[in-house]
Amino acid sequence: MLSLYKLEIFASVVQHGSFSAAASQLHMTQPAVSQHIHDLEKHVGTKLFTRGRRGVSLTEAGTTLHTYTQRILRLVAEAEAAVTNVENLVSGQLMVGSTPGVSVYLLPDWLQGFRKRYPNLGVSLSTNVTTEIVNDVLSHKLDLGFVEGELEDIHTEGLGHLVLAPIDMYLVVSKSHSWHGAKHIDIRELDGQPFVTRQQGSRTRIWIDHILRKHNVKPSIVAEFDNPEAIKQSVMSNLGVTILPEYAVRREVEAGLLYGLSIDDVPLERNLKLIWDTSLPYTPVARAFLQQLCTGYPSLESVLQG
Amino acid sequence: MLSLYKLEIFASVVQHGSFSAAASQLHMTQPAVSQHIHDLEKHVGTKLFTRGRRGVSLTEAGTTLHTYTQRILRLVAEAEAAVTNVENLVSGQLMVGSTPGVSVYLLPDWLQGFRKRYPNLGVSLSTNVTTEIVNDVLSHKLDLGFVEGELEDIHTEGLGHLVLAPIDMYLVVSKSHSWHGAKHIDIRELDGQPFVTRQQGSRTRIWIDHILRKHNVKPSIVAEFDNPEAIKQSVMSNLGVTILPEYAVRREVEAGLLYGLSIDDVPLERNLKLIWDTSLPYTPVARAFLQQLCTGYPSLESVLQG
DNA sequence: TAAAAATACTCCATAGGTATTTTAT
DNA sequence: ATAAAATACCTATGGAGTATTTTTA
Repeated sequence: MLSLYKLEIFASVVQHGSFSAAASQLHMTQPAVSQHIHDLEKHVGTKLFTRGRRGVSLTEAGTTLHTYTQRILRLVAEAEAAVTNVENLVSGQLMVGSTPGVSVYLLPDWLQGFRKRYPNLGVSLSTNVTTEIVNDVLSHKLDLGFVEGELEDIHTEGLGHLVLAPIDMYLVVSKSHSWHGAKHIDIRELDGQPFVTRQQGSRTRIWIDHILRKHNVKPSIVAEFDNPEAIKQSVMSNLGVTILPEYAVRREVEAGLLYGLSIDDVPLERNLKLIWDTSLPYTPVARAFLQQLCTGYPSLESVLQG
Repeated sequence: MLSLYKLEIFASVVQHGSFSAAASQLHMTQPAVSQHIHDLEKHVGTKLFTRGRRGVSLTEAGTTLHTYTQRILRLVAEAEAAVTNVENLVSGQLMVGSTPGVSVYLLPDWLQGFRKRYPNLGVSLSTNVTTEIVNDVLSHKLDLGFVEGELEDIHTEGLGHLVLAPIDMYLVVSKSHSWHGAKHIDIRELDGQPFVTRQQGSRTRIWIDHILRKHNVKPSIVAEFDNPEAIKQSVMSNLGVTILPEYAVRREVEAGLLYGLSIDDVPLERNLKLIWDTSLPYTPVARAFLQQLCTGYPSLESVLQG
């Protein structure tokens, strides 16, 4: 008989255009995928793929089956969403991903709250740059993603996104820095300043570079890190200044270890965004997680209808 | 993961209102069904049935899942129908059922033609009275049914039917009977005649009884059989007369062993009908079979669209 | 209390892995 | 020539069976 499992494998092969690529996404071996596709082809008496030098491509019958497969899998996901009672689940996993700042300063709390309410369910958090989070959401490695990055220039086909809250960014300096005590500075003062920032590839880095270039300001990059915690440490050690979100430095600012100021006429604001794959409804577990987040981010209510 | 197999078992339990009944329909044991339903309930974290003294009944969640299940299974069947190439199938089974006359005189030829064209596919034919054929079609034990019986007073919910051809019925007597040579007789002459016919429960018997009662004619029933072949033998041995379809006695009439005549002002006509379950599309194999029948019964073309 | 579902266990078929060969450009 | 898919074979998990107990009206 036809099975949903085989259809999911089929869909993955179509998505990746290759048995091996699908296999690795599905955490199985290429022969296993071959076997399943072979079973499907035998079942319908037709080749679904034409095998080529670099992967495979759909035949006509394969294309037909693929559109049906998407409808079927979507309907199944909808049925599960309609009927699942997350409170009673004895197993299940919430898989979320987020960018480094969000992973460290926001998600741990959220996930703890979720685990407290649903102690039988596991949670998994993976930290990565925005583009990778987007990829992982679209390939179903993640149920949900939380990013600070701008999405405008990224592959947005099939990607849903919702602004949860604005993120206030500050220019951050150590307590011994000469700017300590100032409410704001002119952006030109950044020119030549020792600056600590994120690595290339990070959306935060791209965002900062964009602002600096726009104002013709060139700080001297003295260090690049892949996470804001390391940046904070460097700034506290007087390696240089940086720009970080308020929530990342709140504790240190309150303790007087760091100092935040704004830049004249340069709004430093980004957005915390939820992202998901629109081709499938939220999994019941993901929906339960979002339901809990609703109290803190009421804008979520709009996407939790239907 | 949710599986189509489990959903089919779920659907069967709903249909029969009992685990054991579903088990026997599915040719498996009750514990196996219990296991699958239990898996489903664990998967969605909700009870799907309330267990009672006489079988089970759906909970609210169960009802929701059931409507989804029907849509899902229908979509899957549609996908298979759209994509399956019956010529290349290396396995598969056509399951048809029909009433005794059709089983003996029509289906063997049809099935032989089908097997010739699709040698890899198996065929199975089960003979039964019209009401049982209808039941078996509706519970998916049969892909298709072929009956001579009238369906008007039978459970017709979800049952599709199509008249393939009229069936001409004759009054049949042996070559030594006094009516031999007559073109037709008055129906009143049947009164008191030794008559051989089908058993109670057969639609043919009901049909004949209805005609006789309408004309206030009471032949003397000297034998009842469950198949027309036995009736023929009895008539040839001068046990009595009978009414049989033309195709059942064609050979014997040509050989001069039997003689057929009509009854004044009493049309003896029934209909050969195809019946199927409208809740699912034809299986690819059933569709291929009907496609072959099309040459002999052009009315089939109308149901083979879409 | 009797019919139906749940449980306990045993066994086998199928899905997946590793190692290797074949195919296609 | 080489990346990718197919094949061969082995192992282990899960589904199905039998026998039995528990539940429910």
